Amino acid sequence: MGADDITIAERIRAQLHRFTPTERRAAHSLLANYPVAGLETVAEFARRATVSAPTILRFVGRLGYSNYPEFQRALRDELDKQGQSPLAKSSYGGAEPDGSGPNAAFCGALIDNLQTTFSHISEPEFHTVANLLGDRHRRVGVIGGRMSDALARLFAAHLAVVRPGVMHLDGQPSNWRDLMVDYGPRDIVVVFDIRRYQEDLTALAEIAAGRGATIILLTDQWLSPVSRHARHIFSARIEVPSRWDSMTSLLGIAEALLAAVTEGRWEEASRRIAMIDSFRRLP
Amino acid sequence: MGADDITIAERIRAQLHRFTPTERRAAHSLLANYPVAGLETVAEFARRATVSAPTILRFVGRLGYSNYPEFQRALRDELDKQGQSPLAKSSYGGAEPDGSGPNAAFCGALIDNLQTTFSHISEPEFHTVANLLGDRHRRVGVIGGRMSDALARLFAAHLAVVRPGVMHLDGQPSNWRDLMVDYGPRDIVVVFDIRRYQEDLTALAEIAAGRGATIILLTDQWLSPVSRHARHIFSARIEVPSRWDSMTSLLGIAEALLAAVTEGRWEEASRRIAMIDSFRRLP
DNA sequence: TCGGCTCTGTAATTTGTATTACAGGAATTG
DNA sequence: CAATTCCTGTAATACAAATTACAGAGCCGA
Repeated sequence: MGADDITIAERIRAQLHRFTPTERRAAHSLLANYPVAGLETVAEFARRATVSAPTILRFVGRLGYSNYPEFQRALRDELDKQGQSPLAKSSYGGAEPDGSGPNAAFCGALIDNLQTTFSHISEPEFHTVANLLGDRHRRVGVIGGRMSDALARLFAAHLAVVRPGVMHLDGQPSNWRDLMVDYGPRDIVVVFDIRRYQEDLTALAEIAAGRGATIILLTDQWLSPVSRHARHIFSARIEVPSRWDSMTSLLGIAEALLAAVTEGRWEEASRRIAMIDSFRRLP
Repeated sequence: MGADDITIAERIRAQLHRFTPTERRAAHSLLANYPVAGLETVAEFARRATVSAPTILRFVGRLGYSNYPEFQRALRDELDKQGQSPLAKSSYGGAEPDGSGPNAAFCGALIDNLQTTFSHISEPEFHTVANLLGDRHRRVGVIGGRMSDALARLFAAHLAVVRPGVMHLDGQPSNWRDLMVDYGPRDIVVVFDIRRYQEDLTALAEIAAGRGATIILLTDQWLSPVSRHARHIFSARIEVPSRWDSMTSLLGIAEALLAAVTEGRWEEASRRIAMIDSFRRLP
């Protein structure tokens, strides 16, 4: 909750010269074993620094905290914000979390997938797509396959909060096709399609592309046949030690896109969100 | 590293099944915000886990500590031993993919989340849940919140392929409640609920729990209020550099569960899949 | 060298915390 | 279905911690 992003340690280091000699001992002791010393009791902290308890209190007072618990709370907040759970996160070089159960392998695969997936993203294309999706004058239709349609729903639900004109295409395939009447050169169709590709979707994409709509495809590394008609393609790694394919990296891309779009038009988005919130309070 | 290489977190995870229900809530709360929760006062810890102070004390007692300060000291010792000053490290603890664009940061956050999330999973509990979900005699209802419902759908869709009796609860809240008539002690309700928790879901969980159903909750690190009624809880890290929360790690858990369930009953599952495939060819 | 000032620790006080006893209630077992 | 056991929270208690008042020690300038 710090107003500034500067850590307590850095603040101490910066003001070190303004402390009295014993207070400086306290400061050094704290910096030497950083968060821990400050999380002990005053007495223990004092003993560790070989100063008296009141000196510790004067030290934290000078740092701007009105009492010791407040200081400790600040330290804990920082510890919490910080990359989280330093205990859980071991060295981690490539992609193996600690432990070695079956879940560790699964997690490692997910991480590898994410890393590979993101490293293949073209930044310029990414931003082009983010801008397209942020353009409120373009209608956006979102659709997915049998399993990936859940991601399509999620994507559409978020995007619809940020901007108008977003629609998740569901129901019967004949239904989608009918909706394509409304789509033209200014409009966008986002398609999620991974392995065990569906002919439905390819057919839809063909129709939409024929009408001049821009198709954005999120697929796996082998590329759905929809790619034939897509203007922009994002491919994700989906292989994990499972009978099923993983959609986490695909979701990762979707979330990254949503983050970029939302950030890009936050002015308006925040107003929309506030309004939606106000609706909630009505019932 | 340390004298004993086993961390407190691991010990908790290993013994999770030996705790009473409320103690387990305390354990989950601690694991979800690992060292920090335990460094707060008993009262704060209790409030965070929504249990009473004595429950916290009984929890640490069962872990083998004779009093709370001793437990805290152990946590601090661990924190101290652990590669020193996690706060001093750059803001990125471990996992930066190459490159340094905004997407690299996003990807790094996703990876951190996944890693932390998986490291908090209790293997025994994981397998208990996998077995529960694999039991074809238990009905399974799956539901999610406004945004997380997409994951619920995805989960239900996969699970329904592997075994019978799976249902995604959608439509009006009144609709779900009506369905609860059919649920009893042998049945399971899987709830996805992350920040901006919905009262609907808590109400549903209460009803289901009242009827004796086993509730499995997939939530974020702050634990949805549904946790009050849940028998099994999985908490995921969801913070990313975005206006939205990330659901990738939650999806990761869901996929891991699906992998385990499917593997556990592959004999039958494969037959079902083959049959479903044969249906497709009919048109 | 002396007086004033700041710094520092000791000891008393106060505050807040952990702890424990107990009773109601849920779940379980025969 | 009843009796018992095990949980769980409330409230009172005991304890330990933070805080404050005060006095001596060291330091600087005069």
